[in-house]
Formats: sequence, structure tokens, C-alpha cells
Amino acid sequence: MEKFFSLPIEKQNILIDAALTCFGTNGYKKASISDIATAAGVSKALIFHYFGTKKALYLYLIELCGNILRDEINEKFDDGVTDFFDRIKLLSSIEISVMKKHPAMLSFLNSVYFENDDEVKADIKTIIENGQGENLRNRIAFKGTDISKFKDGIDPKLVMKIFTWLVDGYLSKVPIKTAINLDDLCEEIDECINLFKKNFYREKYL
Amino acid sequence: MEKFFSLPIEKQNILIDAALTCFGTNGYKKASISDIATAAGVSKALIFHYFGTKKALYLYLIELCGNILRDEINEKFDDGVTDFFDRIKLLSSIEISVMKKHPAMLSFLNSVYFENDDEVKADIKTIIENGQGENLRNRIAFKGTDISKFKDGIDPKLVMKIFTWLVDGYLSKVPIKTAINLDDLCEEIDECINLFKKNFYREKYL
DNA sequence: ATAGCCATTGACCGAATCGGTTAATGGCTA
DNA sequence: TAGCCATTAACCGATTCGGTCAATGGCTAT
Repeated sequence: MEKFFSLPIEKQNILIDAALTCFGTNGYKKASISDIATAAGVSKALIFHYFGTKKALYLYLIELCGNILRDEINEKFDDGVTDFFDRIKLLSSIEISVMKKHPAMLSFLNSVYFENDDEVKADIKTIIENGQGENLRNRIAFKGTDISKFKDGIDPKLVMKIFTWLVDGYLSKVPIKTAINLDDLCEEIDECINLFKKNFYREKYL
Repeated sequence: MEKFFSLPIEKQNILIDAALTCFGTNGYKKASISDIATAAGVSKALIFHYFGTKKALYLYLIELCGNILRDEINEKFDDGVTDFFDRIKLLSSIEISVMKKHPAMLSFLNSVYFENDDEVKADIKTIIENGQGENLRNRIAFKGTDISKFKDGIDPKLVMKIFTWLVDGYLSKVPIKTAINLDDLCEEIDECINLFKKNFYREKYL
């Protein structure tokens, strides 16, 4: 696999994104190396030259995505931010910047989470266990967050759930993730946060 | 195809749901008749005995889902309801009752909307054109709806968008749709609607 | 100029799976 | 007991699968 790493990063990314897309939309079994090769514009043989087997490529992608996500969080997340909605904005900006580098990454990780093929099921489990036990979103949104700003009778956890589903719903409806789509998403998220903040916070915190 | 219709409805539904699930999650090309047969617990040959070809089965499913959806709307939708959130509740109850009959139906219809395989692309287009031109959700939510109840500065269209994404997000995160899941969804939707109504409507309308 | 190296590929492998067919089975009816 | 019909196992040729390999061709070092 050293052969792959010595490629220019551009070319690496083309291949990675093609693989993330194919595996993410079709699952492990139904995504074929031919599909990935075609999507990446290279020959099937080249992919085997780099990764040896389909399984090795798949598992490598999982580790890679985990690392990218972790690095992005370590770099951008700021414990000093205590406002609930600022935290959510931060989290969204992390996810979006990840998707600007690898548009199919989150949907791939999601598909991995539900993958059930015997050839990779066990390996996925051990990889996930060796990584940290999340929920990423909830951990980031609630650890050290000031939720006293909410009006009485509003459940911040419900607001968080709404937000999570909302982003997932948007992304599931936009199967082709261009930079334009992601900027749109950014704007919609901002609108949404403003709407929530304005109506869910006590007046003195506006 | 008369052979299929003369089956007891239970058996018809097992086969239909298996096919909706397979086509919905894998798309036309990657969903095989063997997959569907296995999921339905019958032999592959029997499916060909009923529907002749894979394509015929697929196109039949599209028409069937369209009809079920139309019937459900005609039966349950009530023009007299003018409250925005009551309309949304009505719409959600329609979608959920449809999914209680055929859990994979909406995700199947969504996948049909994005299907791009040459073998069925053209046929899908003509079927959709012969059906009505929606957006179902928007049409139902806004035609004859009283939006003056909203506080100033709140855009009902944004609220609608949020709601749509939210439901899609929930459903995309729950790949196995049991009756229990759907009841959960129902509760969450109610919580969400109450939250929105309480905070987005002017006080005199609460 | 040329020798050699290495990324890249088309052609190929046996095995599996594809959409679809067919002959045989077996339960039901008359 | 004759016949009908739903259902299936076994099979068809074609395609695609994961994976291999020999040949190509561009690059570098001499």
C-alpha cells in the first residue's frame, strides 16, 4: 500500500472519493472494484495493484475516515464555546469542511455503521471498538454547554435531535454533493439556527 | 400477472415488501431477483412466473405505490383543516399509515426518483409525467393554509423545509421500519410539532 | 543512446451471479 | 384417479465478480 501513498495527493483523493461513493451508496458486497475504477477513471487492475484486495481497500477507507474526522475535530473544536447553538454551528462547520474534502465521507461512514456483510462485519466491529465510543454530535453539543438560556419547557435534547435529523435529511435528499450544495446547506443551517435561537432562547439572551 | 393478483393478499404483500426493500436500497440494477426471492422466502422462478421480467416487476411497483399513495391521500386528507401544523400532522399521519402497510414504500419511491439506469429511465419518466406533478408535501401544507398565525419574521416555508428534512432524516437513520419504530416517529413528530407551534405562533393562537 | 524501473493497462482466469427457462413435483379438486 | 396449477430445483448462456499477469510505455540514471 506504500505504492498508493507515494501518489500525488490529488490522485489519491480521486480514488478515495470514488471508492467512498461506491461503497457508501451500494454497500460492501454490491459495490464492485470495476465500479470504483470506472468512477475514478483508472483500470481495475490498478486498484488491486495499490490495495491488494477489495476488503483491504474497504477497511483502509474506514480507518482513513476515522482519522480525518478525528483530526478535524481536534483542530477546530473549541471547548471555550459554551453557547448551545454556537456549538452546533461549530459541529456543522466541522462536518461541512470534512465533506468539502471528501463529499461522500459521512454517507460512507453511515453505511459502514449498518454494514452487515460477513466478509467485513467482524473487522468493522473491532475497528469501531478501538476508536472512541461516541455519539459525536451529542458529546460535542452537551459537554460544557450552557442550556439555561432556553425558555422553560424546551428540551435541548429534543432540539438537538431535530437538528441531527434535519442535517441527515438534507444530505440524504442531495445525493450529489458539490461545493455549491454544501454552501446551500451552510446557509440553510444558519437560517435554521437563527430561527431556533430567536424563538427558543429567553429574551435576555438574544 | 393475473396469477399474482389471485394470490391471497398476505402473500402478495410479502413479495411486494421484499421487492420494495431490495429495489429501494440497492437501485434497479444492483437489486437482483434472487435477492428479492430470498427476502420473500420463495423461489426465483416463482417471481418470473408472476411478473415475467425484472423490469415488469419494477414498473408495476411504481404504479402500485403511486396508487396506494393517491388513495390514502384522497381518503384521509381534509381540505377543511386550515391550521398549518394540523395540516402537517395530517400529512405525517398519511405517510405513516402508508408505511405501516408497506414500510419500504417511501424509500422505494425516493430511489425511483433518482434512478438512472438506462433499462428503466425512460419508463419512469413517462409514468411520473402521467401522474400528477407534485410537490406533495408543499401542496398539502400550503394550499388553503392559514399562515397568519405565525409570529412576525418567521418563514412558514422554512418551517416546512425543516419538517421535511427532519422526517427524511429520521427515516434514513432507521433502516428497519417496524411498527414500533413508526410509533416512535409518530411521537417524535408530535413533540416536534408542539414545540414549533408553541414557539412560532403568536400567543393568542395557542 | 540505452538500459532498466515501475506505474498502468488490456486481456485473461475460474468462480459466482445475472435474468430468464423448463421439466418435474406435489398438493388440490372434481 | 385424472388432471390442473402453483411452486421449485436444476439448468441455460451471458455477464460480472475478485483477482492475476504479461506487456506497454514513460521516466530516470547512466
